[in-house]
Amino acid sequence: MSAKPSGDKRKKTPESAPGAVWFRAEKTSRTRPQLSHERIIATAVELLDRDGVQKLSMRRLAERLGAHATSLYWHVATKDDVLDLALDAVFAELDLPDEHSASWQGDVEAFMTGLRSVLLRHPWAAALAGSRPLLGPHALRSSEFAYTALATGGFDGVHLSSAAATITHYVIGSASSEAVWRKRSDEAATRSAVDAHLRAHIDEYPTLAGHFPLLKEDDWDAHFHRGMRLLLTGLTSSEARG
Amino acid sequence: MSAKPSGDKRKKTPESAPGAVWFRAEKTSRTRPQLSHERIIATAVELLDRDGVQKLSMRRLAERLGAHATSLYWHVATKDDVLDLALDAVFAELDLPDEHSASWQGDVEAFMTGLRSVLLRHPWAAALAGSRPLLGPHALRSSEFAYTALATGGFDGVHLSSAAATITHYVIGSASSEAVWRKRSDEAATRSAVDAHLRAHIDEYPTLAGHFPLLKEDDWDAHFHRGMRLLLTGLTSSEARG
DNA sequence: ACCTGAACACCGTTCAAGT
DNA sequence: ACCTGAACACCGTTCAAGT
Repeated sequence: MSAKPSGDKRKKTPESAPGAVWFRAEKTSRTRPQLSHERIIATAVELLDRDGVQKLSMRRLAERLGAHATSLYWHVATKDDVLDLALDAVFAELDLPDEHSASWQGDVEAFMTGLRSVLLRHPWAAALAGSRPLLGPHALRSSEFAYTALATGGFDGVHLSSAAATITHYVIGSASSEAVWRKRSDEAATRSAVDAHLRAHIDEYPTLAGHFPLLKEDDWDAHFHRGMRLLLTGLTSSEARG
Repeated sequence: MSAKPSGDKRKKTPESAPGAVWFRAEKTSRTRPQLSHERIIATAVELLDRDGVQKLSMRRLAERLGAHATSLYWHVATKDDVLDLALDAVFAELDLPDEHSASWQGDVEAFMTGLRSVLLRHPWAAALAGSRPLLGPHALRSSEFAYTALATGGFDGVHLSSAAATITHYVIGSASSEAVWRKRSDEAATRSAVDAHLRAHIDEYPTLAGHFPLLKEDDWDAHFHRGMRLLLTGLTSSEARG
């Protein structure tokens, strides 16, 4: 199959004919805008949102940009760079207040729910975030917010970084899990198949059978909030602090 | 480059010569054992441990097994199947007690530290575990253990599954993060580069600068344990339960 | 400075054919 | 029942060459 409908080789209107100046783009051939860092990243995010991380290739990305795959390598070093940049672009969408609120717990909660929602907006992002260091400028900026909130809560030194890592791991882990489940169209079918399997082997899974989580789609939010409350309880208990 | 030293086409000792029976393999050509589910998985884990997930291909896996890539498809449907099976093989290494101890918190701790250590034994495993449903028999068996411990602690219904998900996300997230940092040979150099960057932009990162975590390799264990204690504190607080 | 073209060394997977 | 061989439609990346 694979009908290639592009072609793009028609020369119907000769560009060197008299009078053609008026219909020609102004200075250089602006039919396709030039490649740039930002355009590459924006398009990568767009393709990742549409087709997922497995389907993203340098060739597809370049095609979408009206360029050749090899041209991308003037702007980025590797495909991994593209993924890192796309991921940081997701963190850039995280909208955190400039000022911190009166309650540090409220700020922690704002960080967690905010991060979760941008990660869910781009279902490929959480898994990526969980598997590479988050060192982009926007990721660091979001870390700064979490660190400040926790520092206000009395955390310091190694306890501060442990607490920050813990809440971040929770958000990324739960978003990744939610994204991977929701991605599959047959979530409900898979869940009831697993549930049936567990009940059929109830001697091996006496507790798990009957507790396998989440069959309805509205449950995800509450599921996340329960875990978050658990963490906030732990954070608020004074023993945990430095 | 790529010197192919195999060849394997020499017929130095003619297999049909008189007396050759004694030197020939017994019944069928047993130079390479037959392909099997277990052999495929064991070899996949071996290659993943050695070269990482990025380098694993059906062709390399097959070569290592003395077979052709296409032969694998009689035993598994896709490469993803191989990864799922390899991941569950890691969960199979998790050695949990048959009986539960007197303290449910102790059991939760055993689950968390045990899972962490098998995941770190196979540095590719945590990232994988964070990005796909854990439905293999050995993963389910480990979930059963965690569920039972938490049920003993008073969790039930949706609170039980939320608590289980929370501790699992934490273990997988922190193991994944630790694995990815340790994998790179230049961890220390990267860390101090980040640290320098943060200090150079201290107006943007006033709290984060100076708190960027973990420069020494022994710190990982303590880092993990602090987060775990935080979770246990949250779990022990009665408000969190059903 | 930015992009193309050709090339290299790979991929996952299907399917008819062999034993 | 199990494996091979040929083939399809792809990959990431390098590098000399063009403008």
